[in-house]
Amino acid sequence: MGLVNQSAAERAAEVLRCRITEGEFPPGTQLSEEGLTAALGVSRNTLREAFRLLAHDGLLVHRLHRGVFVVELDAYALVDLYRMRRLLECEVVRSLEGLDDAQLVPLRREVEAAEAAMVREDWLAVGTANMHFHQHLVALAESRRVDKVARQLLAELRLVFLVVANPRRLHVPYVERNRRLLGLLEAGKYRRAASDLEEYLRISEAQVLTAYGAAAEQRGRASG
Amino acid sequence: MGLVNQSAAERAAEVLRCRITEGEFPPGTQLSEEGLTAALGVSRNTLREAFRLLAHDGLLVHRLHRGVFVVELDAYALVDLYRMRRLLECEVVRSLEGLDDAQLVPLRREVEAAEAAMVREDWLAVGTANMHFHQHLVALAESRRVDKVARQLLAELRLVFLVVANPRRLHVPYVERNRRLLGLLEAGKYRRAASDLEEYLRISEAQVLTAYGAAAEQRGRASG
DNA sequence: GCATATTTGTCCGTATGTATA
DNA sequence: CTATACATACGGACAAATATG
Repeated sequence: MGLVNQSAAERAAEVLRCRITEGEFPPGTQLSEEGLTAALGVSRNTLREAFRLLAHDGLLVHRLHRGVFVVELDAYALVDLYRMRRLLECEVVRSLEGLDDAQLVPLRREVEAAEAAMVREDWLAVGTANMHFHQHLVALAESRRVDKVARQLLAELRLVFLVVANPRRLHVPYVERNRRLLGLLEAGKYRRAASDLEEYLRISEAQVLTAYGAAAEQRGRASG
Repeated sequence: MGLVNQSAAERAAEVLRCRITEGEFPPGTQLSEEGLTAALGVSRNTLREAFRLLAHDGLLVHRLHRGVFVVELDAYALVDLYRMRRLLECEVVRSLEGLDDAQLVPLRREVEAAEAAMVREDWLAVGTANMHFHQHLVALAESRRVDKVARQLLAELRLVFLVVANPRRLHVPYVERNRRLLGLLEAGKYRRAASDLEEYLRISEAQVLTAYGAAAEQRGRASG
């Protein structure tokens, strides 16, 4: 069975992760064991291990004797997520020094990808490129731990983005801000970049909160 | 079996976590499935789920088809751990404002516990109180995510402390620094506290690195 | 409130693949 | 290279809890 350098549980988790982040299982969905064993071609025990992995990543929540569900962040969790984002990203940028220009290449690539996606009005791709921009941003700290935490934060945030309406308003304004941020990094103005980023993230938080609250009301009216 | 509000896997993971952090299974030890199923009274599947939980917490590492081992941090991982600690703790302290005095009570308690342990020359207890001090310190940010990351960092750090010789030198100097830090927080001098803490953590990192390197050489000579 | 059906939680037996002696 | 030990994975079974009528 195990022909690759990953266990069956890890491979199953990876498949599920993709399906979840692509919106196939929207937040709140229950993932049944029996249904997915057939779909993924693994046993129940293996699937349960995959569930554990994703639950620890924050994408799933375990409710004892109820099963696993795609996580549904409430307002508090969203505020907390952005608090961590600000702490992590701003501090990474602030403590940068003597950055090599080659290190900024991935950031430039994502800004250009976002701008291209904007032209063809692919708002979801704009959001994806923006999130990749931030992933590469924290990668400048060259810390595996920082990378890992940031990846988890952005993965959860992506779930939030899936359920809000009007992705255009949610993603487009930040393309310009990312380009400006990139300019400040190129100029070596790290402190200025950090304070800019902080303002950036506060604005984003406020916008996501209102958009998410509206979406939650929509869902509330629909289901009850 | 499940008489409490936790699954068997979570309970098994909790027992293992305690045993590992108490030094019963020193870093590098392999945890055999067959041996532990009997000891914990759970099946292999349940134990494997517990392994996944602890592996994701960073206490165990999974090597495919080899089994699980208590994590053994190398020098790079230690540097990375301290990088994350500085980022998290310093930024939490720096962004404090208008702290209520009641919020400092847990910090005061841990400083006093450390001083009491120092008097009775219980160096391990000194280290434990110091670590609790830092856990309460980041708790001032009132963020579940920050708390969780800090808890993982300190749990891994504890494993490092277990294998270094001379715990007195490793823990005693920081009791005084923690008290000074507490004084700065009481006085509302958060920026000063943050920069003090940064220096603090850099000194600690250097000391742990040398002590740990020496211990690694010891182990190297013993086993090879 | 009660009985039933469904789903999760847990355990066991077994087969297969991999690493190490 | 062979053999052994062990991790990995599967499928079936029963217990326990929840949800539904």
